[in-house]
Amino acid sequence: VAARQPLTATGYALLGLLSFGSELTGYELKQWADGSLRFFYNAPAMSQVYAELGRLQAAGLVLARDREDGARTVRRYRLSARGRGELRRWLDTTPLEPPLLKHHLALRLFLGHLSDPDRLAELVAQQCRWCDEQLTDLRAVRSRLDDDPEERWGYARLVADWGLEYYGAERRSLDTLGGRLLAARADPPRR
Amino acid sequence: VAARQPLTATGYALLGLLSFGSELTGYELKQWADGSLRFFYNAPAMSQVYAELGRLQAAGLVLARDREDGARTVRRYRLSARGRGELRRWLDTTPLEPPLLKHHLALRLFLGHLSDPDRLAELVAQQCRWCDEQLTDLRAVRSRLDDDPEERWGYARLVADWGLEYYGAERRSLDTLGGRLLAARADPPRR
DNA sequence: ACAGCCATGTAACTCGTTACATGATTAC
DNA sequence: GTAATCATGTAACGAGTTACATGGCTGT
Repeated sequence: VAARQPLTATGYALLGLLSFGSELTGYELKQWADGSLRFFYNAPAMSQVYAELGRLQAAGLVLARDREDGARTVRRYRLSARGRGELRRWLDTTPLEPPLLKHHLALRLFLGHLSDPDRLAELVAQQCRWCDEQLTDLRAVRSRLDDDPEERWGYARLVADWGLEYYGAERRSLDTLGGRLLAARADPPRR
Repeated sequence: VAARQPLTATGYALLGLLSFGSELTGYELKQWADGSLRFFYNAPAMSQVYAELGRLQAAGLVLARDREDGARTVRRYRLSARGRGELRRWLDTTPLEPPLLKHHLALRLFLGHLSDPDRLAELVAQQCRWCDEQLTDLRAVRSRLDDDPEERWGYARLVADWGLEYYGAERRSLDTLGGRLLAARADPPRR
């Protein structure tokens, strides 16, 4: 894997996951990403995790260790001292980017004049179900964080609570939306 | 520009902007995107607008007309009948994707154990300013929509109101966050 | 005259994805 | 034995970006 310097935000995100202290395989790192990152920052595909790990290793930001496990060799990565330093430097000096949002439901509502109101209502209902799933998963994450009262999870708790607020607000907006769509159906629904 | 079939969501978004009836230049289309799309769906770069217009034209979904304007020729695009049909087909049949979010502030808070609490507070403050800007701009959009009571802006109003709720909720979350960060500073702030 | 906006693109590149390929281990 | 999960990658592609290049028009 070619070294890419400087790293992307996704690269730093993975490096950051390793900063919690565990020595992880690429596979496990992907699972961690799916259980935390995914709620606020698109989790990378499996193949990208391996690609980033290759880059991080080439840059000396992570250390790899191969362990024999029966007939196969499993490679685990841990954060290096340089990696920790580079991560701190990035957090301290890189300007904050605004959030990137692609809200497909909003796009479809924006083009609502081309759709059947029933279709729009169904899309809102779908989004509600998706949103409820996120909330369920996030509550599970949150309670697991409470079971383990270690200090290093302090900021993870903060972000989990933020996420609960975020998806809760999203959910309420959808209810408002559903109501207004229903009210609009009373008026002449021309297409 | 090579034809790409099927189009991406961004392509349909631009096609959708043309469905409001105006005949626009690439430049104007970009301005419309910056004034509407941008609040809920990342607005494409100028160069991509031209690329998409080329693809849309190649697929017969928009019609181009060149008009002489002094020494230069200005090309305007409008939605074709096929384009309108294709847009409807897409809206009716394509499954809704979940929203894509890359919330850089949340990522930095998640890695808060590697930062100085003052730095985190500053980042939250920055995000507050950005959020207030969005709200100001969106309120301006919303009041312009009210000045023009044409029916075709009905769904645009709906989405603008949704956006005001969305960014309003984001803003309130940031206040909560700021408060919790301050409270944490009372406790031992080790790094 | 000069800045700033209007207008149209091309080229190079990057990020990230899906699809493919392979094989070991574990649970039923 | 077979399905699911663990584990590690490669290859091809796609969507979108920044940087570059060009030039007319407009206001001061």
